[in-house]
Amino acid sequence: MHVPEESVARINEHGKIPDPQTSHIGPDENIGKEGQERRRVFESCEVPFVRHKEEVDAVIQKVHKGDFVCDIETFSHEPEVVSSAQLEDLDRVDLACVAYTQVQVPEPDTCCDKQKTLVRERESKLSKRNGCRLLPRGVCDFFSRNKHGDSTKTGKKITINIFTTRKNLITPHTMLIVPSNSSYTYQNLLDLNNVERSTDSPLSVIGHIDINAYFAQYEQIRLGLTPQDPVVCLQWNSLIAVSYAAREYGISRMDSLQTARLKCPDVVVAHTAVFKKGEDVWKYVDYLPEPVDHKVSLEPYRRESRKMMRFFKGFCDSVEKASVDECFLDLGRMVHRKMMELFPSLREIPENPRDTMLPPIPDKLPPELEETHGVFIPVENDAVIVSDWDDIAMMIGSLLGYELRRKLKKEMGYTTSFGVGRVKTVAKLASDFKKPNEQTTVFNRAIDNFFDNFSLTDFWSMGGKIGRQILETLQADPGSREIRYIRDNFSLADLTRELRDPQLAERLYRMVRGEMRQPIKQRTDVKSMGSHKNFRGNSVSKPEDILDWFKVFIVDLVLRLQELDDENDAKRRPTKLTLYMRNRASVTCSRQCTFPIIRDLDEIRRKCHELSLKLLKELEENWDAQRHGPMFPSTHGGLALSGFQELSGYSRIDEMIKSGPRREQEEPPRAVTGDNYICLQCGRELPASERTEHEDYHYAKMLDSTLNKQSYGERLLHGREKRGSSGDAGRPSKRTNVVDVQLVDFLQSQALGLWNKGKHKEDGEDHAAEEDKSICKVNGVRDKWSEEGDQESPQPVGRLGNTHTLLSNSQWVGLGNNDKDTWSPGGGEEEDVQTREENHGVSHTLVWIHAKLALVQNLGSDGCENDQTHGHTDTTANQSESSSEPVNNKQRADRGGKVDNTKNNRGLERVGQTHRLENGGTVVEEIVVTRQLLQRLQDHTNKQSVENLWLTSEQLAPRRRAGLALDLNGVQNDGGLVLDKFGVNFHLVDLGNRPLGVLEPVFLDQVSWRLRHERHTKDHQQGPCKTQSQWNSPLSRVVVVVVCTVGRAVTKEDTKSDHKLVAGNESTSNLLWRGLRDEHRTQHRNGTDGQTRNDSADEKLHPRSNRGDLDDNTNNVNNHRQHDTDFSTFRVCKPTKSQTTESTTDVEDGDH
DNA sequence: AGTTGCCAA
DNA sequence: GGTTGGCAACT
Ligand SMILES: Nc1ccn([C@H]2C[C@H](O)[C@@H](COP(=O)(O)OP(=O)(O)OP(=O)(O)O)O2)c(=O)n1
Repeated sequence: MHVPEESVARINEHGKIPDPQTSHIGPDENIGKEGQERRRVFESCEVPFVRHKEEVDAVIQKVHKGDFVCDIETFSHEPEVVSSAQLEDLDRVDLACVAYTQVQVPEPDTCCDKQKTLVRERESKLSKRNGCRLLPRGVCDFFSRNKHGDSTKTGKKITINIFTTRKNLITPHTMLIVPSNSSYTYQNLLDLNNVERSTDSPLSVIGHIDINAYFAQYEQIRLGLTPQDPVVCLQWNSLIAVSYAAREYGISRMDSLQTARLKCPDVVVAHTAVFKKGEDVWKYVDYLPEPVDHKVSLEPYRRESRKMMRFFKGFCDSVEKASVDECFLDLGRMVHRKMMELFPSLREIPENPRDTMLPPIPDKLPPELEETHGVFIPVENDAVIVSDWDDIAMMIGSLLGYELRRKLKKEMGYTTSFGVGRVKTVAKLASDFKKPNEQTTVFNRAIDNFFDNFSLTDFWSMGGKIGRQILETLQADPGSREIRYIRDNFSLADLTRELRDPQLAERLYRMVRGEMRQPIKQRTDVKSMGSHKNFRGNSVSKPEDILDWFKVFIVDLVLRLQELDDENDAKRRPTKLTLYMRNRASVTCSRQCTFPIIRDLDEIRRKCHELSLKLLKELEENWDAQRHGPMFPSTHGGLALSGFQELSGYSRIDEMIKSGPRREQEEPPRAVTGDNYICLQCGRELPASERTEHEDYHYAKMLDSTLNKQSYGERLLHGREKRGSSGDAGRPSKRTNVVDVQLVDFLQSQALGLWNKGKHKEDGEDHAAEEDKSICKVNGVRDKWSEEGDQESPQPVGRLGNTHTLLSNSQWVGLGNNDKDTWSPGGGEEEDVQTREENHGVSHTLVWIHAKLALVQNLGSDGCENDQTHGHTDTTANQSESSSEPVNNKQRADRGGKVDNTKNNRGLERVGQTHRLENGGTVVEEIVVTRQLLQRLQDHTNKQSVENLWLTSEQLAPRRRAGLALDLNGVQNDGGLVLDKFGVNFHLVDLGNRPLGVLEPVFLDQVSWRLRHERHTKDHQQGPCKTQSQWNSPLSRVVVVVVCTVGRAVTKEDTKSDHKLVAGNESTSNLLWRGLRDEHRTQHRNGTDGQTRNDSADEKLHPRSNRGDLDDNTNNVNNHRQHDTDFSTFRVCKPTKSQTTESTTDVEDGDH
């Protein structure tokens, strides 16, 4: 590369803004050894470092013409030209935007640092005083950033920094109350309380919430890092999400990994989870996966997103999922309720509400409204004026937004941005206005003003061709407050005439006035589900090559269906499959087909397989190679499921037939003949009385087939054995008949032992007290808000009854063999079931559940090679038989693993497959036959005066993989709630068996978990534990233990009579789970010690260990379920900034 | 109903 | 850049 001496852009080794005094890069002969080395690095990283001034100018022009609204005339892009006076000017000049380039000047001694400092000062001043929209600054290897701040590759690359400031964003110090005659009627207010009409009311309040840097933040939480760690989410070689800490270094979306590392060597890089070709699970891997044999899985983010949606739905009655990290909330009802509460006089509704105007607002706002949160857009003269009820409504919306964000932060750890406005478009722009961890409220009278900060193309749906066309047609000058221009100069008729599209014209007309009212679509389930992949080079050069990818796609899709099944009572089934293909010429073709509703997911998998081949064949046959070029080599392939229909049981079968696919394609209908019914699954005709049980049989079979696959450990082990012969790598091997009794016993003993507080002296009342405080705090806030707070969001509820007794019996009974493929009423459990029936006189149905439990075991961080052992349980063996035969270390070793005793000097047996991570930790995963655990638990429960232990699968709210529903009729807590659900927690303990935290499959709060762990380690003079890797210190080895809690599901009684229990919406269920955990903690604290322990098993694993208590940990939440016990990350480098401990970040942080 | 293109995160 | 998802317009 030719390097002219002048015009050199500089980057130092750390990718930060260069120091011209010390780094100069010129032609090879001039730059010396160091320079040459630096150049080598730069070149290998594709970061250009030499630019001519002309090129810089060209860039400026492009930036100018592009998405950025820049007034480059104001000052030169030459940094040294910018004087402080000019910068001062910016304020006065009212620039819509400022762009400047961080381009090096010829003279090596030019001080761009000075300029940098000036700008930084200015920037921070502006951002403090104004609602400044800052784009990430830093070195960027592409031309420019688009409006989202993403790096956009448009041709040549250049080092460029851009920031924008926007005018009219002054946050006022005062809010003026200027009551005037109201423009709104009582009816307008009443409409707010009607979910059908609220969005059309002039008093409407819409919220939009956006998770900051979502994927990156997810990874940050998953990895136990803090918001200060520069975490990025990597997909192949490019970043798809960048945390705000990483943005500080100028890292942006679409940067390459190399660029990111240049900009910040300490960047924490988490690659997305991946499927390895041939395997049937996604996981996070500890290497950099390659596209050639991996497929990305974004399911962790979707799953978390669904969980958040449930959270939002628990908060607000009308929620629209807008994307994986965004949703709209119609706050109408909540606002209405709050208004009634704060302004009781409004409760008196006049006779004719449509014609009666509301009274003027009071002179003085109630105290609750006096404290505001975040930015309020001023109406004029930098003042926020509250003059009518719509402003009050908006203020309440803002308060609600703050409340929601605070709760979400507490429950799930996420920081968010929130926008409040009267319509969706305004709310969306508002939430994007200040980020991260901020919120913006736009009063109706401030909308016009607010829009001045945006371009037309900032509106949703206007970001593409259409937006540009409109601007062109209307001859609006981009960057010249074109929204105002359109609003002021075009009537609806004008727009209709100019745009020649009445629909578009009306949309635009309303949009620029903030009057585009759209309903909140209350759907939160997906309508389609796709699995796609781009193929590089010739990796898919003939039809056969894609077949392996089809397998991956289908596994992906079916797993996702399974997830949805687990999470929802309503089972949705796809009826359409679409195949997408793209060739070298970028021609995409698709082909779709319809298939019948199939209940069994394994059956769906087979069907998709068959159909995908059919579709491929058809696509090939119909491919017009003349027009589109050859179909192969292919550059892209994908499969998508759509046409979802609900499997909602018998009552709706007729509906299903009516609205479903064509009759001849359907599964045989489930006909009810007299007292019999015909099973849809197997076609058998059975007595109606056996229907539910029979359903469960199929349900269990389905679970078995989908859940009880090879474990991660198994795959690793098999992979090791067969290294080199990848023949059937993808197929789960037949389960081996090894029951890991020791593990089960161990888990059991832990479950029992750990509950027992008081055995452990070091952790104790202090933590418990703190825990209590935090709970109180939550309750306090909720109460402050409203009496129905409990229903609105998942919060701890009243105390539960005798749940602790569930854990106090070690006489667990093994289960018989349920893996029969034949059906008989009662199945293998006939005797048990009958016994229970006799005992309690309540009919019940057995649920067969197999589940995966993950065991994580960290065995040191000294970097020594960790040996691998492996074990798994057999789900088919007679449990009582095999459970008497512990699998010892030797046997484990004989099965292909070794036991590293040197690492076990604390007596911790190494169980399962270990897997060495870069940071020295190890991960073990085991399959445990949950059923075995559950059976014992249940058996015991039965003895504890629980009338009916069994819950039908219909009643099982199957949100979790590891779980069994318990129908605990008659067990009531103080609040009269029935407990009937069972779950599994993963408890982390150190080698001394002291509790470190809880990893529960669902509802885990990583933040509090981490904090607690920090506290723990601090107690032990280890200093704060900030990152996952620190879990791996020899002093805080971690074991996952299983304990049991009981939660809520709808019982038969609930469904029949109007039970006290609120019928199972998600939030309630969530809430009860929380409550239950609290209960455990309480009972635990009270020193319950009725447990019998399996001491021998315990001793094997933890000789001399202290039994810790879980006191500290029971309120923790974590939801990353599937393979999340694999904490591995592609960690490029430890963050050096991470000395700071995580502060208890609150949403307040960004508000001032 | 199937297919494509656009828009978005 | 890649991997998703919704939807409207067209066939
Ligand atoms: N082209 C894109 C844009 C986004 N995303 C994913 C990654 C993001 O984390 C998530 C949310 O997108 P946002 O546009 O909301 O961006 P972020 O959440 O990353 O950042 P911000 O804080 O600006 O919202 O969607 C993606 O995969 N590809």
